[in-house]
Amino acid sequence: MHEQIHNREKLLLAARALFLEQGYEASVDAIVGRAGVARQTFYNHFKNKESLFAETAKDCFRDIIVPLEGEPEDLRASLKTFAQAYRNEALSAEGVAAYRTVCSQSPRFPELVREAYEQGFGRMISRLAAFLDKAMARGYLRRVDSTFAAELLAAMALGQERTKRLFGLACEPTDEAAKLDDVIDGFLRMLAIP
Amino acid sequence: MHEQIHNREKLLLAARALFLEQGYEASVDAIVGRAGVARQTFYNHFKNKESLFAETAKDCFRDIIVPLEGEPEDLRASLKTFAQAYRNEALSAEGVAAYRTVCSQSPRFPELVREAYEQGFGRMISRLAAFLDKAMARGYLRRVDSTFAAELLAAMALGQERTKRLFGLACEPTDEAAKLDDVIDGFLRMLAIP
DNA sequence: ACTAGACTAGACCATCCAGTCTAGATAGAA
DNA sequence: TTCTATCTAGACTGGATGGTCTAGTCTAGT
Repeated sequence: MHEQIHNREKLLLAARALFLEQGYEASVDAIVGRAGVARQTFYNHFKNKESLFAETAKDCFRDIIVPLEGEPEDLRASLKTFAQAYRNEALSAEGVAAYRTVCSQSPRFPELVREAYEQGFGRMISRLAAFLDKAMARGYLRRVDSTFAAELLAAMALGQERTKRLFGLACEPTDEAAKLDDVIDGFLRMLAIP
Repeated sequence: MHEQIHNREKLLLAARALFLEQGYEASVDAIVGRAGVARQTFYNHFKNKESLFAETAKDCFRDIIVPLEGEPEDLRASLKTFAQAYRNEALSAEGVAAYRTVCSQSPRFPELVREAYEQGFGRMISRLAAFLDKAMARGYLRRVDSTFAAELLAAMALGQERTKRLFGLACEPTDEAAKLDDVIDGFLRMLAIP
């Protein structure tokens, strides 16, 4: 009775870990083994491997929660907080693995992957764009397409670091603070009122 | 005598197409089928599937040839040419597929993937950084870490478009020219002499 | 005590796959 | 012609995998 949902949780947790580690190739045996659960129990809770993966993937991307609470009074500070949080999320071992696993399955599960992107990253971009829109409305920034600006800031915040991690490059954590300052600075200068 | 290298070429070509389409999961049977060659012929030319993949992957990343020939007199034009060429390369169907396939195999072939990155993308960044260094030396740009600046420009040139393509998002080709101008403009403003 | 539902362990099946092996065809070099 | 090297077609092995099935256990509610 209570056991079922507990096992379901255990399966989702194990699947998440293994999918992130090994990709979709992680075998059902490995997953149930890690969950400490019988094979049949797995097929008791999920239709098949695909549906488990779908649920796991949605989980992974659901919660890119990035703070942008304040009003755009101190634009620089707000953007820096945002960029830092986004970096922490996207460059974490989990974030990188999720990116790799999900994007590698996009040919197999097109709709699922697209949805995951929009629910996770897309929503974050929307919030950031809305924030930038407010800032533009108040005359803090030059008027440009706010979604374009938001996507550009996100790209600048990561630079090539996600790619390097995706490809297994050793990323020495150089004085990140200074670089982030540079990036925010550049972004603001880019969108400064002429 | 001549046949052998011809078959080798055919195998490499077929492998490249299938690996880009289906990832490393593409079966040897499918590859030899597409190459129109017997199974044994494959094992005649390559030790195993891994070594074929290694060669294919190296091929895919060898030639990110991006023009940066000129002297940094007209900085804006040079950078724009660069950015445009890089976009064409990295956002092409092939470029995106190669990125997906190779990065998805980075846990399995760490050294191979790292090498591919460095030989391809890394070299491009080095050249761009050298170019920026020259520009800084002549007083066209503020002095900053040139590699950092090069990586940032590359990131800005793509924005989120590679990610969107990796995740199967429909990318409407908005007025790309204007955006590229904006990006180069922003980059230059970022590094303008104070 | 009995029933029902979820559990476990493990056999089982069909499929696929990488890699080996055999047997015979083809073609150039001697 | 004969030898050698490469080719083809296809059988075969050993192993992994997704999914099903069986038989029996455990527990909660009646």
